[in-house]
Amino acid sequence: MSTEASAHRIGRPRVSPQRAGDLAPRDQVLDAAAALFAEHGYAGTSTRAIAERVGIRQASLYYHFAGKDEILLELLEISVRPSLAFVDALLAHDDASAALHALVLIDVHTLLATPHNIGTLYLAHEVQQPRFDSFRAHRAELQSAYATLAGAHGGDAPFLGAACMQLVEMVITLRRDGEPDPEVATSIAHACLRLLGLNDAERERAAAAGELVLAGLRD
Amino acid sequence: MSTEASAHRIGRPRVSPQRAGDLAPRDQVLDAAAALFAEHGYAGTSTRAIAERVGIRQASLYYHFAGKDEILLELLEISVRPSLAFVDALLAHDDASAALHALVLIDVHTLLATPHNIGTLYLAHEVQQPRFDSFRAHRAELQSAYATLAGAHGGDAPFLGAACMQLVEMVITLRRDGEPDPEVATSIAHACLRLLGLNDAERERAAAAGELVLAGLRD
DNA sequence: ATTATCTATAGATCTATAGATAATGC
DNA sequence: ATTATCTATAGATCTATAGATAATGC
Repeated sequence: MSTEASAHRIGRPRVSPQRAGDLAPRDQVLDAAAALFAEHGYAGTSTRAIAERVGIRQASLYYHFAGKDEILLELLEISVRPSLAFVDALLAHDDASAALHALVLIDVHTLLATPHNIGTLYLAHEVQQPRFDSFRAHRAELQSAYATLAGAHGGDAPFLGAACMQLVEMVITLRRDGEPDPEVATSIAHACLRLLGLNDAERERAAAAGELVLAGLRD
Repeated sequence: MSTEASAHRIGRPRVSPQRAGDLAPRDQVLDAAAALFAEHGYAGTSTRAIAERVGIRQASLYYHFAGKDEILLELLEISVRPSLAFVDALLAHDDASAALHALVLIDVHTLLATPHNIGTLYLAHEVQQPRFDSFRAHRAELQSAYATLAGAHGGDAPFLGAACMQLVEMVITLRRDGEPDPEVATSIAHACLRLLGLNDAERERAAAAGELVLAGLRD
């Protein structure tokens, strides 16, 4: 989603000319769609509205995507990919609460970094359709990682995992309603550890260890 | 939403005849809309689909509601009303953690009791429109009650309140994905108290007191 | 007369396809 | 020749209104 278009463009020029330094056309579509989907929802956004925001004609979208649903699917995949990339390494880690702390930080940062708060789309009803099975499978993987890490010290693992994930997704709402405090990631991570029953000292230790895990993964 | 229609009906008969003992026509519309909105979202549900489910013609909806948005608005109001009815009494209570426990139980039960999991609509993008200001104002009232009760023992009240509310709304997802365990309400309430930093003994006490508060309010 | 439906339809969408066209690349 | 756009449009919606009609109530 960050490829730049080359300065000299081939193909018929647009009605409203592109500026230099813009994203590649396909990424312009994704970006426009993300903004509109996040604001009005999937069903509430027309292909015409997306095209207008990009500065092309409605029909031109279909050169880049087979249909409106392809656009949503790609946006959804983009938004889980970063967290999933770290999951296997975190599950292999032997300090579960540190790993959970790290996962929460990664996930919150991903959701905060996502263009136009794409995370809101997780909640879209359309995502329940079989069309988006692959995305839901990825989310289920993430959810299962949360459950494994959250349940490592006892307790109802699925419940605790779901609760942590739910707390992480609080940033979606926070971001929708305003600019979230930058330290919200650590607040949420601490809240999760508290939920698992860790006391002050244990939380401090897990948080410090989690930061280290994170630093180690970022090589 | 529970008024029954009288056995002898006036007005032109429907194409597909009503059965006796059905809800009043207006409530049939609300029920059908709730089911469809919850499954396909607001924008993803046509007035025709609602009418079909009720067993009337599309145009006949407009005898009962001025427009599609009126239907959503009414459903949203129905879904917050029960919790709000208790808020003032709970805020007046002097034991904040007991009151929070009670509020969580009420709220979870309301969300579980709601027909067709209307709670999913809170997340609909359309709700952000000014058209639904009154509903959002009611939600904000609830949110502020959570913040007051959650912050009573110190800590970042708005954050803790939002976190508790977020945990409560976990039941919306749980209910969408399956039949939630009936004891999920107490699990969530305990999770909230844990989040506030209460230890095992304090939580037990608050939970017991919360149940009493609840019983007192149900007169 | 009142009520709750019906039929019919206007007018505004909306998605996707077909085929033309204006650039660059070779 | 290839690429990325364009114009034009088919066909399927969708919401809401106008006005007719078939019941009951008085």
